[in-house]
Formats: sequence, C-alpha cells, structure tokens
Amino acid sequence: MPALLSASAFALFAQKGFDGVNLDQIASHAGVTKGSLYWHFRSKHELVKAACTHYYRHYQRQINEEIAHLIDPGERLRHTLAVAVRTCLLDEANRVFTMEIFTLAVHDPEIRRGWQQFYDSVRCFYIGLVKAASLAGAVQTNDPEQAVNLMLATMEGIKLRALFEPEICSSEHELRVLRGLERILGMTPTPPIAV
Amino acid sequence: MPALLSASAFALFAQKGFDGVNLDQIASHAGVTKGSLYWHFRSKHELVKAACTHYYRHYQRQINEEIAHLIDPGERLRHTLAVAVRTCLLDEANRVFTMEIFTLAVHDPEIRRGWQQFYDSVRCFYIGLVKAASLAGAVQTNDPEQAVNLMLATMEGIKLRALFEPEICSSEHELRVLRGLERILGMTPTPPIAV
DNA sequence: GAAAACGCATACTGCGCGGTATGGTCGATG
DNA sequence: CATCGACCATACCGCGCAGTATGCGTTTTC
Repeated sequence: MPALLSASAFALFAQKGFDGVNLDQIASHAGVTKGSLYWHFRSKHELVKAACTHYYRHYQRQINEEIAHLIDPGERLRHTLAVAVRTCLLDEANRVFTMEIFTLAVHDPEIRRGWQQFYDSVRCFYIGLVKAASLAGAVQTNDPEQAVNLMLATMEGIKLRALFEPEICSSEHELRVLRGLERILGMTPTPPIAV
Repeated sequence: MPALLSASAFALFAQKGFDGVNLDQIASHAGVTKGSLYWHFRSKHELVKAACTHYYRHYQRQINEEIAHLIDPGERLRHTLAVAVRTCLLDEANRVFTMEIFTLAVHDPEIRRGWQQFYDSVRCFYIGLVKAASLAGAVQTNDPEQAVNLMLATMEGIKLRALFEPEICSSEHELRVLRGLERILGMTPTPPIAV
C-alpha cells in the first residue's frame, strides 16, 4: 500500500502540481482515506519525497530496459538519446513533475540533495556511454564529461521549450533536436536508426 | 506605488517563491499594508502578473544597455552571450523567479502566454544578432534559427545546473560554458574579451 | 467650502487543507 | 478465546492567509 500511495502521489503531482493536490485526493486515488495515508507517511513532505523516489526508480529502470538488448556502444548511446528526447517532448507528466521538483528543490535542501544524487547517476551513466562509444569510434570528444554536461543542460532546456511550445513535440522536431544533441556530444553523423 | 509594489513582489517572489510569500509581507516590503495593496491589485494573481512584467522589462532593458556601446556584430553577440551566462550562473534571484514562473506556467495559461511572448522576443533578438554576426563572418551557421533555439535551450539548462551545482558558478566554469554556447552557435573561436 | 474621489490603514471573515484524535475490523499469536 | 497490533475510516481541530468591509485623512473639483 505505501508503494500504491507513492504511485498515486506521483501521478497526481505530475498532473496538477504539488500545491494543486491535497492529501484527500491522493488517498482517494489510492482507494483509501487520509487516516490510512497518515499511517504510512508522517506528512505531506514525506509523501513528496516518496513520489520523487518513485520517479527516480522508474526513470532508471526504464532507461536500462530500453538499451538492454543493444551491444554496439554507438547504438547504445544513440538509442539512449533518442529515447530521452522522445521523453522530453512527449511525456508531459515527466515534464510537469520535474518542474515541480525543481521549484521545490530551490527552497528545500533535502529534495535538492535527492535530485543532485539522481542527476549525478544519470550523468555518470551518460559519461560511461560516451566513453564506450568514443573507444568504438562513434564519438569524437576530447572531454566527455564536459560534453555530457553541456548535452544534459540542453536536454533540460528542451523540456522547458516543450512546455511552452507544444508545436515542437512532433517527430520532425524530434529528429532535429536529436541531431543537435549528437552534434554537442561530437557524434559522427550516421543514418538514423529506428526507435 | 503600483510600480513599487510590483518591484517588492518580484523581490520577495524571487527569494522565497510564490507560495513562500503572503500579501502582508509584500505590502510591508513596499511600506504599506494589505488594504492599500488591494487598492492597486485585484488579487494575488494580478500581483504575480505584475511581477512578471517587471521582470520582462528589467531583463530587456538590461540586455540592451549592455551592448548599446558595441558596433561590431561579432562582439555584440559575444558580449550578449557573456552577460547571459554570467546572469545564469550568478543571479540567483533570476534563477529562482524564472523557476517559479515555469512551474506556474504549467498550470496557468495566462502566465504561459506571457512567458511565450517574452521568450519569442528574446529569440528574435538572438537570431538578429546571429544573422548580423554571420554576415560579418563571425559565425558560420546554415540555420541561425535552429542554432539559436538549441543555444537558448542549453542556456536554460545551465540555469538549472547552477541551481543544483553551486560549484559551477565560478569564473572558470563561466568561460567553459561560454565556449560551449559559442560552439553550438557555430562561432569562430577568438581570444576572449573583457566583460 | 461642500462634496466627491483618491489612497491608505485597521479589523474582520471564510475556508481550504494539513494534521490529529479516536474508534472499529481483522488476522496473528499463545 | 483473549489480546495485541497492523491497518484503515470518521470526525474533528486549528491555522495561515487571500480577500472584504469600513472608516479616516488628504487632495481635487466646481
């Protein structure tokens, strides 16, 4: 039941924002009442943290599954980017939730540390991909870490643009954005692969 | 007095967030009371919009002043970027306020439209700079609009990173970020200029 | 100089919602 | 079968705060 409540919290937070949802709604969404909710969580803040953890786990599992079947380092990197871009442009819940986290993180050190940790693991993951792809000759960068940092920043920015310009959430723009990220990473241009 | 209240609202919002500040505090900051505040603004929402307008105006005036004395198109672009990067990394109030706007814009169409309009004007401004610099030979891009879009996305992402990694707010990182943005725009590398 | 309009302060209301107090049900334990 | 604790529902509290009612001094208008 705690897991179900976390999932409900995430779903509602990612739809209406932290301040747009009250505890009654979350409990109701999980099929229980507020009294039960407070048996598992001490406060709304605890529930927010639980929703964050839910998000982190979900994200990392998804990205691992997506490239589990690929062996070629270049393809692994390329496919990871493609999935990430698609998520940025199409997964509105993701966009909304991360925006909420960011704003909260500004004023809440605990939430901020959680996101820092998550983001570090994502960065390490990408650096590993880039280094492997570099050895395989699919990438030409003299500073993988710097390139990944720049690319990740761009990706976050893309998410913001998607928020304000729904028209860029098309497959045409998807490709263009992907090309941009690949250029930032120093990837050697190759024909697109199916996603 | 409305202008003073807008400025107070902006200052406090940019420090504690929209939900971290109440109307009494804003009125007090402006040296009046809530009764007076409601004489000039019909609701807290109106005040938020006023704070946004305050921000838009301030931003555009500042950027225009910064490059007013420059004539060479390449230098104009380079200096604009330098100032923008410095703002992203050092101006914490700016970061906090824009984050707040973004989160609000997700759920509020009116705020969203306001930001879209502002962002469009910023984009046009940059495209103009890039095209001029391109004619002057300081930039090599076949698609200025696309390049500016990517660069602006990266800049927003940098702001986010600055939020979570205070250590990148150093002059060393500032230069590195600047180089990254210039590369995205396709600028021909030249020795740095004093800011 | 009366009256209207403006600009502000004081005091109050209403309510949404986070949090609590309490009691009921059901399975495990001995 | 008595008891204890995990799990959940109902009902309630209280507080922060957006928004309102009202009144008072000062300026403008004719």
